[in-house]
Amino acid sequence: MSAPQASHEAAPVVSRHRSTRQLDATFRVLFASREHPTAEQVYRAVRREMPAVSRGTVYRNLGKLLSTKRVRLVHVHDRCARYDARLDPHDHFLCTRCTALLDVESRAASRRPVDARVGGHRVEGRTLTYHGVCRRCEAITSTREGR
Amino acid sequence: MSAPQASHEAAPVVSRHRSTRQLDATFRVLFASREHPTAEQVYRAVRREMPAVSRGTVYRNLGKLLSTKRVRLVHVHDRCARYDARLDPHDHFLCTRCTALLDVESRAASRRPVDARVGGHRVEGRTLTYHGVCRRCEAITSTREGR
DNA sequence: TTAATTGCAAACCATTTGCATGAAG
DNA sequence: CTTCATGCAAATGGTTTGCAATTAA
Repeated sequence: MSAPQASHEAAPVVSRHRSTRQLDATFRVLFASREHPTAEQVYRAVRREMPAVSRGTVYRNLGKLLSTKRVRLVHVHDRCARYDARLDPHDHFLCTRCTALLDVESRAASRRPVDARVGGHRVEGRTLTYHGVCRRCEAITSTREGR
Repeated sequence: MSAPQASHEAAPVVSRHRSTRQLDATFRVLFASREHPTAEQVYRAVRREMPAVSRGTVYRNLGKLLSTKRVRLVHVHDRCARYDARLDPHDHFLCTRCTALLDVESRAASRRPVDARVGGHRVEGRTLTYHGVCRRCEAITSTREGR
């Protein structure tokens, strides 16, 4: 518990992460994507430029990116986690037709100071996910007329 | 697609669910709980009054309760699904300290007609989960002074 | 009677982990 | 050099599923 402010090098409290090709590639893939890919999708993308990479490595690196807050998780009513490199406050829209997960801006009404309280509890953040039919699916429906 | 309004019995489009002791018990457990139990917790509770029940049956019955809209899912940044028999519109608060998942009322500002649009997409519903420190954990912290 | 439901166990699938080798600092 | 990261493969853990025996309707 006592931080060693020792004489020589002073071992870092948290272990330093090394920069590796695999970690960089994993972040780059996520940063380039706007589709909130699953771990498997990230793995496939990384593998395209680095065929020998393993799933375990991608999972471990996703964990590192999460713990260093370089990416975040988005959970939907799905089995697997999705990752998001966009860190500014925004909400999500899940299309129940095509299952796409889209970014939407937070509306002023739903944005609120982080120190607000709800039900007497101190709020540090919130997750807001809408669901319904995205405009693309809706356009397809109205074009086809019946359904 | 065409509903058979046939002569004799007319096979039902959706299969009729039978009422069984296991299904009833599963719903009763959920309806009595305010703690958003996981499937495993529901299974344990059902097993207390029905020791021979199997996990598979509880999972299947949870699926039936979901598909008939008698209960709903609550997803948190967790590995396993939680179930909720409270169907009126409300939001959730996840305590990052004790991991309790608590009901909170929807605030007027965040409640909105279901036909609203966000980012051009038709909204049919939304999920809002706050996270932070619940008042109980906060009370404990301030009591202990330095934590 | 007869189709849905159950208990059991094996299968599934996303994710995690142990370990020997390899690379970063 | 020393420590952390990787690839591989096996292990985990929540959930699903196939099947023969039951049970509700």
